[in-house]
Amino acid sequence: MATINDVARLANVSVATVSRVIGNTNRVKPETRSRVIEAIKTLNYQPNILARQLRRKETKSIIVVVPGITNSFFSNVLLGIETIASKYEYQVLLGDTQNDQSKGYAYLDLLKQKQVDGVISLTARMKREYLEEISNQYPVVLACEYLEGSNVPTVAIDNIRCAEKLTQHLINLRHKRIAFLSGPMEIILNRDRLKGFYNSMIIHGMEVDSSLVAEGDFTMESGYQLTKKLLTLERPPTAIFAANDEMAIGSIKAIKCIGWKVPKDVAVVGFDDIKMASIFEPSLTTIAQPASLIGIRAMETLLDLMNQESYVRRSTILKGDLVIRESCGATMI
Amino acid sequence: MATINDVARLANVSVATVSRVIGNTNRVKPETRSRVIEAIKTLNYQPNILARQLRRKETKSIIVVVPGITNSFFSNVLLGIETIASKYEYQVLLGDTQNDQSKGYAYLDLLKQKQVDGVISLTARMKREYLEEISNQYPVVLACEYLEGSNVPTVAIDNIRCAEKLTQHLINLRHKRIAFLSGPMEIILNRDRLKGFYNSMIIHGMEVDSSLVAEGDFTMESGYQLTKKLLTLERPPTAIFAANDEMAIGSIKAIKCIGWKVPKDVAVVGFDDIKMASIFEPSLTTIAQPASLIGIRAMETLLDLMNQESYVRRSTILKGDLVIRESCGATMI
DNA sequence: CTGAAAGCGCTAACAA
DNA sequence: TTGTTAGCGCTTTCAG
Repeated sequence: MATINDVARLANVSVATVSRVIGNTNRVKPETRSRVIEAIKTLNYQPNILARQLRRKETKSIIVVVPGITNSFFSNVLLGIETIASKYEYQVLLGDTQNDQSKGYAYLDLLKQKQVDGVISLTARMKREYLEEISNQYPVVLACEYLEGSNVPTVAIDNIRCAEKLTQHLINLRHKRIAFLSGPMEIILNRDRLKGFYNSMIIHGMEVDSSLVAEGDFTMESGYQLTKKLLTLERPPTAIFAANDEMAIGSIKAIKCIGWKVPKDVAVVGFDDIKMASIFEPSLTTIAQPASLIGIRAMETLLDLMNQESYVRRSTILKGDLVIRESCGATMI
Repeated sequence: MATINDVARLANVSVATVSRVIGNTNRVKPETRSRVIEAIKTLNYQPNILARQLRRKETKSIIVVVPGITNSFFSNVLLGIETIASKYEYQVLLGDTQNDQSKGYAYLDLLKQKQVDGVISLTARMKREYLEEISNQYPVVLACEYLEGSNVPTVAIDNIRCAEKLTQHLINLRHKRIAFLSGPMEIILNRDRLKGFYNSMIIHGMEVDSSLVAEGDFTMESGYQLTKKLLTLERPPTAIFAANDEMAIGSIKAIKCIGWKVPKDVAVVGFDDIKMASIFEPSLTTIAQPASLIGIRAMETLLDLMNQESYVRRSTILKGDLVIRESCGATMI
């Protein structure tokens, strides 16, 4: 493997000069420059990035921590991140935690080990103290999920307002008995969605039957099981608000399973607008997050953090859109 | 940021000793060791991995190039890769090309730049010469897709045989007019599936009506459009073999769209067994690739390549399984 | 415009 | 068991 020394020797210049033409930072006489380029070509030279990074003390790369790459929602966020990152010549690494907390810590450690300059985490499911400590020393931004009452820079939608909007929609459709299929209560996103649900109900003077609020784990399977139970109630719900699309689909499956129709017998709405939401039948009424924009804003925030000593911590709240499809029954009217 | 020097000074030892306790390679007197550990703790020291990698000339990390992370099939392959990688303490990076060739090259360049020790590519959609050249100099293994007639180590299923099996299944179900919804012809995987289709048809002395073979691009949309056209034929097909699940789902949507039923009026089968295949209604009969096993074998092969000077190039062919669900009509019988 | 030289933080001979 | 020291390959002053 050719090194910068080999190139220098062949081109009859010093390594400094070679370095200059590589980074075309300083002016080099056109003649020498072409001699160097020639040498680079004949030797098939590629600079060792590791050495450069060590010397420069920056890697020009960031890592995005994702709780599960399967989720198409995240890939759109990623798209937004990459758009901005590539514009500023940052490399984007991907770390999948597969919902395993400990893996998340390992990715954050890359910061300490100087393997990345910053991280964007699409999950906040880590020990609060740890996340905050790291965030005080290194550039970290949270996207989609956030840490309650902390000042870690965050980009997310307003889950409370979105849930209110969605609940409102169901209420407008004359539903009185609305169930809420919750995700894990320790996840703030989920608590926000539940809160929005309550807010809307209360505003309209509607009672929330606590037997209609069931906690699952964001999986299709849990949506299915929970719904099965709800349907055996003496007074089953006429509408179901699932805390995410996966659960909503599981829910619809359960409803179909006992021979009922969606949305005729029970309306169902989800949250996130994953790819399957539009493909599944009936298609899902849900809240679409501006995924790609979230990514863009997150990366911009991270760039700020990385480029200035004074950590200006700022967070961004974006709005989500109500997407009306078949599962809520609005289109039947 | 504390360096190894700071630790050494604080612990009153040489940097070599600190290095020894970090890598706990050489024996260090328990007493000194604990003194060093103490120092590491108080300084909150983390070794600079970049420096280590530069010195050792290895990064202990590999990159997996994926054509699109959204595809759940890939995340299972990834799971297999990570299982083995973590056992051997390799870090796994993820590079998403989003079906953009040029991005693939950029990831391969990480090898030359010494940023990764090896790559597993889940796509072979790159210039053949380039891929082969790289593979001659660095550890590269192809998984799922392969390069025709090349000796780049590969782990994949036998697409031809699987397609034969699937076609056979349709023939057993008494179908005579079977259409083939093809992906892009330049993709070898697709050509293999088509070949398997022809093989089975010919073996059973069945004619392949060339007007029933249509080329799309592996997307749901193309499956939809192509099927729409097929259904307007004077003698529409009674069964459709889609080259992948996405197209199969698009196809079913088109069939439902004109009011026909699947599988009653037209049977449809796909290929890959993506997550949606089991969730969609009707659920899809398809070929399930042993995704996680492919990942495991690929990583094992890569480890071999990385650990021995003599590149023993070996490829592995695994078998895919026919998964019979609703869309083919077999369960109705 | 170019070169000499220091050094990023670490590991691994080699010596003691 | 421990220390000394020479680099890994590059960038970046500082001189010239």
